[in-house]
Amino acid sequence: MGGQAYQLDDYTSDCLARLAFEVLANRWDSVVVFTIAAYGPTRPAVLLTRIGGISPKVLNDALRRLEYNGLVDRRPYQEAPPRVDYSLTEAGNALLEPMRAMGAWATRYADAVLDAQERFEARETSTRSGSRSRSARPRR
Amino acid sequence: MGGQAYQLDDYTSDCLARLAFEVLANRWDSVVVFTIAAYGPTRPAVLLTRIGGISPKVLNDALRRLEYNGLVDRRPYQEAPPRVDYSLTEAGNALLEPMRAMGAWATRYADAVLDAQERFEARETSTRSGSRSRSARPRR
DNA sequence: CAGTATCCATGAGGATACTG
DNA sequence: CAGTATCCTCATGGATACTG
Repeated sequence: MGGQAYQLDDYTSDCLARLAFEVLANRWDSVVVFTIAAYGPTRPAVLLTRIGGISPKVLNDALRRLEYNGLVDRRPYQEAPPRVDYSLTEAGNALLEPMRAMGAWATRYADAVLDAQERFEARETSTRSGSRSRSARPRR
Repeated sequence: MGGQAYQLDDYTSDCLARLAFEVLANRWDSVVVFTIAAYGPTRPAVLLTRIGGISPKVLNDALRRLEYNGLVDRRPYQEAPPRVDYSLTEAGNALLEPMRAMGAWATRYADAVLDAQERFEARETSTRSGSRSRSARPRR
């Protein structure tokens, strides 16, 4: 069933936001979008070096998802050796502002998040107030 | 390794945004945050009915992650029967605006996303321009 | 009621090797 | 160079049943 249908009315109307989070939910998606935004139409090999720490296969997976969701356009040149580049669609471009808003939040609250994580870990070892036993440790 | 450390400088500075996406990356996280935001401190049983389509275990997982990431506060009452409620932290509240921006994007571009997905599926069956063979079908 | 314990299916991330 | 093919690991989502 390649790509489950989005249930746009599953939740409160506000939660249409979930669609936005889904199209960027995966590990590298937002990074790829930001990188293409920063440099314009870009070839995979260039993305590979500019991003760093991502394998060709995983980058390709990400590009395929982004293309599937209509955030990037794939443009193949009929040449040899093979040449392709990826650019942002209108939808992809429009997503940049909200993404930057998320980035601003992260800049402001990154420490709070890290602190909360440490406090959570700390609480976890010691006895827990309320209830809850010892094995409720989310990985992220 | 409960919760891998966030590498805040892994990417370009903009990509601090990834932290924001990570704390909401999972299936129900954004829905839970919006629901708590809409109704104030809320008990799990109430979230269960208000959200709908989520199991107690999965809701609990989500709440645990959100707590871990410092987006919600857990407040246990020492009573019988057990009673707990969850509220948004300052960081959680601050995230609402960016989330609404994402929601606005989704409202505007949901159709574009769906169209792109259909076109992708269509292209997939027919022969593909450029290169790429037949088994590159991302699920989302 | 809040939360845990299992068990299962699936899909993403990752490493490697290989085509056209 | 772009992309696919394998193969592995592990986190999530989900269903069910069970405690305090």
